[in-house]
Amino acid sequence: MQKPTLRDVAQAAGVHTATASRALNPKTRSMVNANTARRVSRAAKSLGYTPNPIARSLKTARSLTIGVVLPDLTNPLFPPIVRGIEDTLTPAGYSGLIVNTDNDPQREKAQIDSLLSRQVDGLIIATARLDHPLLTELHAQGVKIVLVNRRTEHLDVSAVTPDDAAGIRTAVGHLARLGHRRILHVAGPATTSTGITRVRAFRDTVRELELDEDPALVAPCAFWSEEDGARAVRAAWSSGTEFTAVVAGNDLLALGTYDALRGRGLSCPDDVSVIGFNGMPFLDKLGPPLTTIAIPHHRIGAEAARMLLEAIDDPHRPSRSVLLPTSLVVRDSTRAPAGG
Amino acid sequence: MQKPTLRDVAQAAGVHTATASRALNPKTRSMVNANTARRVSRAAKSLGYTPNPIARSLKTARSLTIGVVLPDLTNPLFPPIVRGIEDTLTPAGYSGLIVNTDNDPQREKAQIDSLLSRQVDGLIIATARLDHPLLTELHAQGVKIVLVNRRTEHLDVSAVTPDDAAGIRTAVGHLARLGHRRILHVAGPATTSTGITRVRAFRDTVRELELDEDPALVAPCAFWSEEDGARAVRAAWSSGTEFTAVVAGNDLLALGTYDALRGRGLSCPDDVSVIGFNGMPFLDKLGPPLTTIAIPHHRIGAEAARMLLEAIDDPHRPSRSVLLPTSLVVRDSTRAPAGG
DNA sequence: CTGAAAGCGCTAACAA
DNA sequence: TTGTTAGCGCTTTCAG
Repeated sequence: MQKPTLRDVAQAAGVHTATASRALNPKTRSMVNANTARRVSRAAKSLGYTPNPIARSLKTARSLTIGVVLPDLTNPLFPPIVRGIEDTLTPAGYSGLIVNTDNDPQREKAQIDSLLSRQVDGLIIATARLDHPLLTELHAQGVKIVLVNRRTEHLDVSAVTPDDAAGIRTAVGHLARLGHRRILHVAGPATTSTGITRVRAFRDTVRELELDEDPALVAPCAFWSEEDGARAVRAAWSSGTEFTAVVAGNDLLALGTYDALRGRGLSCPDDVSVIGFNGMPFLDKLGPPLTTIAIPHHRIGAEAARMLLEAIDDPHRPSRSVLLPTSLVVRDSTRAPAGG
Repeated sequence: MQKPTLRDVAQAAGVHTATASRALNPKTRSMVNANTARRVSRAAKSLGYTPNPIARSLKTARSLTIGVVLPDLTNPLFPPIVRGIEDTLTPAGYSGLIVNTDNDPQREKAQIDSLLSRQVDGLIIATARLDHPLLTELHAQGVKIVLVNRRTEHLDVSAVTPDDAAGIRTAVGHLARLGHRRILHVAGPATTSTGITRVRAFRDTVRELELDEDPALVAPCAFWSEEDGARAVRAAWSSGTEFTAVVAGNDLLALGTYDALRGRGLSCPDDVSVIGFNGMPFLDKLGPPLTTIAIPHHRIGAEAARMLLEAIDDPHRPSRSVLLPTSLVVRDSTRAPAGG
């Protein structure tokens, strides 16, 4: 007993396959006599017919599939974003194909090629770097792209990101209000929009609030990782930099900061306050629970998917950049400075 | 400029499409003159030809796609398992389609139907319950299935799980060695194999080690969630149950236990030791860092994918159940009891 | 070893 | 409103 095809349904309903096709497709149902349509639907139901999307795709040159390109699904930032994507794609009849690049440009190229060869209708990309030739190339080829969480330069593609600048302003403001004047920014990679937007906003806010401006109060990292965060903080100390608080470029860097503090026998928040960025899960269970700037993960994913679907529906729609609001979540890792 | 098709390649190489197809497919390349094959390959490369998997799928009735059914990708248990799956699927030319059921049977049915209508070649399922009619039905339909992390009863399907019993034995043994005699098991749902296997192993080990056997020392949960873990521990207290240590059914239940302790002003590990299960990320950053039984997430996913690919290749291969070893990771949440 | 021909299941002109 | 016809890009008999 084979899976029934459209032919079987047509036969059962006593019509031609073309008619059956039209009757079953909501967009063309209106072209068909209501009675016939009903007859076909009934036949389809009774046979347990489900259309074969592969055949449809071959004909329509649409796979109803979109590629989701992540650095690493294992980074807790991404699962909620992916859920936002899926939750938007599924009702629209689309599915997401997830790939991980591990931040390796070669792997990224291979994975995206494989996605493209699978005829994905568009790409949601979370691995964008500011200077990203591959993206330029894809865009030139007419591949539909929406960036999440990061942007790129010199390229007119849609992007959905948290409002990094506002978030950092809030973070620095929170610490300033507590009385901190020497705040270290553990900065993410300058190759990413997230990294540089946040460091710029940090500098701007420090100036605005007339806190201590000192170039040594920015500790750069090459990766968004705990290890690199810890390394950066230790490097700051060894060059004699003093500070009473840390604004980390993201939560992982904040965790690295925790490690560095522990390694030096320092306590958070007694000796140093720490604030993270992103609001990843379980931050409330840390020792101490981490104050952070939370981003709307799910909404970011959902919005990106929505924008991509729109772009697929209407190829001439201009690209758009969306900034989603962040929120300060105060926990126990921030407090007035000891001497304050 | 359209994407080149096999026809274009054949034309460029001066052969028939059939020959080009044979030359390009490793499995049939041997049927073709080595020279012609080379000529075709060269033509393909110079045109930048990539085969259209949709057309191939339509012909071969294989989508090179497998469905991955999770309760919720956002549960930190799953991302590393999914990576294990992807890392095995990708080199084999397969892709995974991930869906989330949120533990809702209706949603599960809808999602699996959608996967099946997309012609997936098999399913990796992480949502199995002991009694699971849908699974029985799918199995009867001949859908290729591998279970991860959980098993089901009365059904001859392959499964890859951690060695739950051994893990629990290790956990209880660790606490016993520290001197604990009244240990509470915060038990996962009895509808899941994981839940009942772990509770059984707990009871067996308590008996073997001649610790306090008391039915009240098992606190059942309806869900694998922090909230329910906290609730179960509070319930144990309110019924007057005393204990100096907790073996949680998984890390999330352990986190719930942390919450309950904090709510009662109790300290871990000073007042109560806690041990988790799974070894999810960032446990080392908790307050206090959580001792746990770590499972080989990545390997579980990889093994499941491998078994599914084997089953697809050879439909008559008998089903197989694999237990993967766990390991005790000692951190700061376990210590000798106060009075001990 | 290679070509001819058919067809996977569906949709989209075009006719009627 | 419905049927006819063709074909998406590929693989696979079957001849030659």
